[in-house]
Amino acid sequence: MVNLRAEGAGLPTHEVVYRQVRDMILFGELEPGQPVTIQGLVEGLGAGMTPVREALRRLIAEGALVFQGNRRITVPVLDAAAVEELTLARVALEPQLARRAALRCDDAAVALLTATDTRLDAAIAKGDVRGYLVENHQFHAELNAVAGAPILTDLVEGLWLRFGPSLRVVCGQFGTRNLPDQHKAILAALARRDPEGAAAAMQADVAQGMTQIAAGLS
Amino acid sequence: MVNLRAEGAGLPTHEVVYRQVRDMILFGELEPGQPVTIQGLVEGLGAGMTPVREALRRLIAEGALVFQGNRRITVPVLDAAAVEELTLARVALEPQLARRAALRCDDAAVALLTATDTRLDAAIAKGDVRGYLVENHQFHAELNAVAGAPILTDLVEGLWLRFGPSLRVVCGQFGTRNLPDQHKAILAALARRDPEGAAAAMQADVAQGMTQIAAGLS
DNA sequence: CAGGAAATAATTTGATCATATTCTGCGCCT
DNA sequence: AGGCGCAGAATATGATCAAATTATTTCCTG
Repeated sequence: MVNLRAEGAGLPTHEVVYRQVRDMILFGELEPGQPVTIQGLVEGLGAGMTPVREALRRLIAEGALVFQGNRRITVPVLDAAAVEELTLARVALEPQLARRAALRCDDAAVALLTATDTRLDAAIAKGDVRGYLVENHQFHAELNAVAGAPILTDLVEGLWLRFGPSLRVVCGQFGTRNLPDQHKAILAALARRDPEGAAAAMQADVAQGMTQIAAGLS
Repeated sequence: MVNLRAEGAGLPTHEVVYRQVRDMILFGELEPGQPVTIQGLVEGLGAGMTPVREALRRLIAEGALVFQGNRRITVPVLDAAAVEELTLARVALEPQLARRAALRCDDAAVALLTATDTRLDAAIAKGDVRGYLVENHQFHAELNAVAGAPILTDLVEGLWLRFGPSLRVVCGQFGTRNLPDQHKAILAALARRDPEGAAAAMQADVAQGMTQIAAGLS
């Protein structure tokens, strides 16, 4: 197995494992309902038990994985009620972050976000689902960083972890056509430092994305 | 050292440790800025390293503790910006839960909440700070349970963990006088199944509480 | 000679691992 | 069909290793 330290210079193993599993949840091959075993990760990643255990405990706390009472851990399966809750929370929080980002952003930030959005468009054009997921997440992560609100950003990141696998399933079903992209409107609002415009555009983006997920759960 | 299993029949050790430390954060003697060591808890609770590690990793993920870059874990110290973020998040989420609770509640739920609020009043009258903290948290936890929205409840619980220690400091400074208590208004709205009234009362309760915390941070 | 700063030694703490133990689920036998 | 082992996975422990902080010592400077 590949050396874990290769990509995490100086980071503790449990942190590296956390990021690997997190990426598997957001962009990788972990599907809703799929069981996740500790030993499987120990063997698959070549790490010890303790770091894997800590990473999983953290992901469970964030809602990215669920602890099934008996000693079984799985990727969460969203039902309609869960999607509704997630929509409510995202609509409540993410426009606020967009608002703050508009207040605090500078030209460099707009340029960075524009570049990310360009890569996102390229991924869509190529039909590259994983690329879309990565760049879409990157776009929102960068925007949240501009907002400079660490607690709200943490909360929103947790929400993304919860619907990540389901979003991926939806993209697998529908391809990269018809994907939500209010990013142009968000970028325009940021460029003219318009907080309310950015908030409105973000709300539209969130609503569109969550509608897709709701439509996708059989 | 006392037997950990005494109060946690059948629960895994890491779960028991998690609850103990969580209660120490919400109601106990852990102050903002105070360092929390793994070995200290291992010796203090009589548990092994792995369960303690897992419990701490979980609390860090929830924001109840912060990882200080180097390998140090402390109770978070809130600044004005953090209080502002927490206020925003609470105002966005908790009234929603109150609204749902009003829609779903029955007479038994109202009776349960009324009983808790009565104990809360008794604690205030006695000047019992810890009792106030416990019953106040209990009141909101019961209300959230009635709302039947597990994801939103999780998010809000995490927020409470973040401001718990600071709230306790404020109570220590000002005593139990002048404490926020819109609970009567909330209960009245629940009793008449009035979602908007419950949401408004909850918003007032949250705003009042967070204002106290903001005033208390030196 | 005194004070302070830098370097070093010692102790404390965190991270990881190998291993033992316990519990769950499943197949088998009665 | 129901109870009984058996396999496998999760939980928990203690030991070991590495890093960091703290205390101490030493050397240089005023």
